Amino acid sequence: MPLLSQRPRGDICTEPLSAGKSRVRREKRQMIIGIEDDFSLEKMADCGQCFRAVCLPDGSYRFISREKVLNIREQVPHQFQVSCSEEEWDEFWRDYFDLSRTYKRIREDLLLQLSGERTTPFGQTSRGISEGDAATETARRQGSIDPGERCIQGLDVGSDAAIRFLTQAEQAGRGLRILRQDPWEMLITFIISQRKNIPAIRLAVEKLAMLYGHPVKEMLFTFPTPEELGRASEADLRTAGLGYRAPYVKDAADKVLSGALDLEALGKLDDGALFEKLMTVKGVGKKVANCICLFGFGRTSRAPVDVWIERAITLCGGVDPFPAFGEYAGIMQQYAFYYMTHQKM
DNA sequence: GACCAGGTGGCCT
DNA sequence: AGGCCACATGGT
Repeated sequence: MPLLSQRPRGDICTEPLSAGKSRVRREKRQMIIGIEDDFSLEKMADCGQCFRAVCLPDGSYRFISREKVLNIREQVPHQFQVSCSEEEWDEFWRDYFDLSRTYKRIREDLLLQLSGERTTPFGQTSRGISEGDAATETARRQGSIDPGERCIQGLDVGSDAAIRFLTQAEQAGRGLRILRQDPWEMLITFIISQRKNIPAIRLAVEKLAMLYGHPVKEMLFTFPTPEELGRASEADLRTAGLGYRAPYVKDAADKVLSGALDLEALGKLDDGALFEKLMTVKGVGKKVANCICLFGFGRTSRAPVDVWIERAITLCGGVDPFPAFGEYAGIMQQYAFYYMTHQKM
């Protein structure tokens, strides 16, 4: 039996009503938080962006980040019982769940883009042009884009097949949010993720926490800090089951501990510079760097392409549709990833 | 017991 | 610049 006896599950309804901030109903320990926006605990815990969230036997979900643990359960639609103080919710978990963004509105924008009714293009407000825009541009110049495609505001969403697929993906993924996770944990976790399926990633991360993290509760350990992980030799990491990734993880820890990779400072870089800096770590290629940008630094313009998204692109007619969503490419990608991995397409 | 998994580095043209 | 291939280990 693997270390993880609990897997995300459940059937929680999360139909969004109106956009807005969450409200606090009660004080102290067992608070109730009202959240009107997209917020599916089941999907967020089981969408492949965080690997330590679990559904407990009582139907509540447990999230761990840095030194903090949260138990959260949806009592009635949009009403969530949480195990933390109001202060901790406001100072930590609200940001973790990216509640300053309104996903309901973002989805409306995505659908407008899909239907061709959007009046202003994505991706012009912040952090410049994304990597994939250039690729789409290149494809256009080379004439490799299907002539039957739709072209919206100069940004190619793709063929009718792409529009159909993405519309279904948006429906399937509704309720997801891009979690604001710890950059260091994302760096190590996504280095480990290569050539592993999601259950195997969960197991590997949980093993690292148990071996090198410290306890927050009984039988529950933090993800190891750079200092803690730095105490492990490459051989130790191999023994921990990391296989050929052990030297990659070692290199990442070395770079962070030496200051060669200052994760705090990285947060101030623009998307492109951040991406390039992450790529300097051994074992961090294009896909992993984009995952760290998206899940560790909240860079929603980054849309990682893995084997699942590769298949999605094939279904869309062979042209990567995600860069056309500009600032929200990563959110559309996450819907597509969820759709692909839960439909077994 | 195959075959695959949220890929990447190194080596080859 | 682009096409192969090995790579450790666990899931299905």
